[in-house]
Amino acid sequence: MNIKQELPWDNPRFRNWVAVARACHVLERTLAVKLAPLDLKPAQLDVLMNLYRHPGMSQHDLARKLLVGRSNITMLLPQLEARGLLRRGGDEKDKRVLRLNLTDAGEALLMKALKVHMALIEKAMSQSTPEQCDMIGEQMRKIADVLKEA
Amino acid sequence: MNIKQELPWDNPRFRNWVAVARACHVLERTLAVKLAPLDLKPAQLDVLMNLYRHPGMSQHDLARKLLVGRSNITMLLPQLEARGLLRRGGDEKDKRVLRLNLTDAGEALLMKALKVHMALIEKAMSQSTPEQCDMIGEQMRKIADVLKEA
DNA sequence: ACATAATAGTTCAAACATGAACATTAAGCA
DNA sequence: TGCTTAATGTTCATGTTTGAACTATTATGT
Repeated sequence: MNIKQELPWDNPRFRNWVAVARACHVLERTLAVKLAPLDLKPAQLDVLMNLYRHPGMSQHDLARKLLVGRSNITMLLPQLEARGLLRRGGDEKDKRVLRLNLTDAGEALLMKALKVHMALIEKAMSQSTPEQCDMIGEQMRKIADVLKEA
Repeated sequence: MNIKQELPWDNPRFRNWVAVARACHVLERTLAVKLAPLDLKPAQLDVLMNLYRHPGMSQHDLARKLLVGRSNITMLLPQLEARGLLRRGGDEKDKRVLRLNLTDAGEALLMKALKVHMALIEKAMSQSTPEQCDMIGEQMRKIADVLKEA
């Protein structure tokens, strides 16, 4: 029996997922380059985006949204706070948590960064019809759900 | 005029791409956990996979395949070489390049790791029909191509 | 042939992410 | 109440990734 017949590269699911991973990687790297003029890293943009959508969230919530450890957030925020892009305020009910909010400057920078991000994604996804695009998003959400239960 | 109407979150392409990025992130993290018993990181698995498919490739070629800097490869390989998973041999025609090849032990470990990787991808992609799966792969390859020209 | 360019790989310092151990505060329960 | 457990955020040591400068080798052009 020939072991090569069972190699992953012969499996469409494998090859197609590799393509997904590559596309993600390329887009992430490209985004990093395009964000450089704003002195912003992709990870920092993720923070700003989440704070915009969920004002007052805690660092713990933010870490879970970003799929990173809490200590990562602790290391990430002081830079952004020092630049005046966000505020960390204590919660009165629970003295453990810090409530996070964008400042006006943070929101302004976010809007500029979103233009860059959006342009990149438009360029990438313009390859697909709206139906294909929605289908891709739907499948990917299923994948994330299925794996989080693992 | 209401600026919120132009927010990326209202744009299907944006929301769907975010789902792609999240799925990638989750799968990568899960893979790292599942590979831990083999004492292998996802980045190391990528190296082994590429050496298996392209025996004798140079470090430069490998770096380009992995979308990573050359110095990263330099830092990555000695660990794998010390574990006897691969060999680095000088090229006779060009004394600058090092030809990379898997050892038998490297190939054996790769096969074990591929089982883990494959199982994870099967689980993720089993959400989609074969047609959907192929379509996703096709779109993603287009995206990678389009962005590499940028 | 010779000078100049480009290429392959390495080194190094800085940035970044990670997980375990820790302090503080809150919640559950006897 | 008082004791135990859990949750939030920080610190720190470790390992990883990156890009710029460097060495050695090859290619190119005159």
